[in-house]
Amino acid sequence: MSVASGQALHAALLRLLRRPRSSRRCFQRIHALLLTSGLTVDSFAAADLAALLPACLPPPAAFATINHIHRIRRYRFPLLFNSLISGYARSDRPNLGIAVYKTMLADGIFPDHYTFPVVLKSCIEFSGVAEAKQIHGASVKLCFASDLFVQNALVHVYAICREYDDARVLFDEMPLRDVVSWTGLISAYVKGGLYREALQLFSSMDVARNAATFVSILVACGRFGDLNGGQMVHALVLKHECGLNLVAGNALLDMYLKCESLAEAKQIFDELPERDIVSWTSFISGLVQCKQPEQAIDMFASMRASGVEPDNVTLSSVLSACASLGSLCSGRWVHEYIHRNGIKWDVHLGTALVDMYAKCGCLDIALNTFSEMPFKNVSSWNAVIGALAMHGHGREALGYFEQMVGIGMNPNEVTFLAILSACSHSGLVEEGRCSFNLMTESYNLPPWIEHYGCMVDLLGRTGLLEEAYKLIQTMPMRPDVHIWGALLGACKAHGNQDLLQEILNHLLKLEPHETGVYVLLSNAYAARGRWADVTRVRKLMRQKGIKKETGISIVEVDGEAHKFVVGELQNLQEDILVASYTLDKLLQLDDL
DNA sequence: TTAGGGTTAG
Repeated sequence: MSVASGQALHAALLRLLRRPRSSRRCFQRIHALLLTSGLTVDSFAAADLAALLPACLPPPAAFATINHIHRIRRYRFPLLFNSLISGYARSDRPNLGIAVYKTMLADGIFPDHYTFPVVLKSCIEFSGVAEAKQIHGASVKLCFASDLFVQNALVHVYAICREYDDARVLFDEMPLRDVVSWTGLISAYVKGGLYREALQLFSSMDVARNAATFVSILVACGRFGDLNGGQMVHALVLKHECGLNLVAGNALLDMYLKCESLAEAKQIFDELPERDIVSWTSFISGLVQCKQPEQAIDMFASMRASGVEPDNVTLSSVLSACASLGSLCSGRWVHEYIHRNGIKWDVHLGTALVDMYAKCGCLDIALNTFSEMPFKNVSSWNAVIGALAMHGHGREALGYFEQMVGIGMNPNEVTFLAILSACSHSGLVEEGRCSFNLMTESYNLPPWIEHYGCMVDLLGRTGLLEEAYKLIQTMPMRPDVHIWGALLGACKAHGNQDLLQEILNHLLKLEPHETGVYVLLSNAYAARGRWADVTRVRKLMRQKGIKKETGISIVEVDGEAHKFVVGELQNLQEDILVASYTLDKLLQLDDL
């Protein structure tokens, strides 16, 4: 075979292997060609192919292929194994990367300085710190511990596994650090939620930052809602010579959205030189988080119109938009789209479906969807418990909680919000008290202000006003307008005038710019017929330029959504065909 | 060969 035809064949094989659904039979033919063509003589061409094997072959076949090439060519060096490990580290089965590493050692092939970074990447994705420590030991034994790439990978893996002290010692003792050393540690801090540490490291960098560094720190700013910090990093990015690549542009976009700065996000989005599925999905999910579900659906339609098809991540956010709108027909459309287009199922998508069906009134379908989920995480359990809570099935919600604990799934703070809300909606006072205590006593979860809010609501609804007031006085944080509002509502319902006056005094001491305070005050005065005070509060609001945001409820009936303005049902009922509009948007583009 | 972007529950 000539060199030219060999190269052409190599290119053709790579193209075939890169196809997402290369069949096994197809691969066998490729493999036969590969061996007979002599291409495996070129070890780098073979290494390229080895890295692609995990994506298209089951592990035994991939492994057999490498062994076959090794036997035929009598290789005794680790190049092909490194490639295979790297392929697995990037696949959804990174544990196989570690298996390849172990087999390689057992076969008497020594790892080199390329092996350690790739096998450590497999540890990050799969097995954790115990395996990483063993690999660290092996790297020292084989004299690769002073290699910069190996050190960078070790610092990163220890920090990702939350072994921050070990990571920091290794980092501090490095004789030479490059931008990857710094960014590797910063990104691990960000993933672990150590925002301050990440920021501190970012400011003390003594090498030039690059796009990856900016991306990691932008993620941190977004996650912590630090708009000022994000804007400062934005300015640094603009000053930096590397320019704005797609990943950095997307990170900026997402930062602005997470900080709920829609105008700046829109500007970034408009100015992006190109947009990929991440740009669109960031925008869609950002709009949902900013409580703009209708705009999110519009954006989804624009995305499809531009020729970008959604994946499982996009559709999770779209389902969340449908849930916020209460739009069952749109949610069903997404469900069918997933089936029709063979979208990859994952726990996010399943959880979003459970939530969507529950919020659109279909509790039975939500429960069925949940039971059919092959893998459930704590969020999935929270979604199903929340579903039962919002439908008033308190006892069943508690039953699911027991099941969850029974299988060894640890509840988190959100689980207890769902449980307390279930107890509140079903009047289960004693169960609520027990759950509230369980949080701290058994799970070491200090209650958030929202948990106190649920408890005040639960106690207040059943007339236990004094107990609710005492609980507020024991709170470790300052009670906000929602806490006082919950007690105020209970006082009005149970006619306790003395406590009501006391609450009004507390409300007046709260943050003067808090809109809710004025609304509560005004409503409370109105309920007591003190119209002069009502006028005084309203005037004060006008003077301060405070405008009450209108609460809205959407209820879908026979595919038509009706929007209600909260608290003013008789006067301001508006029928807006939100769901039909939404569905039309989706259907228009269905045949694209 | 090592570091970087979007997802669910509240």
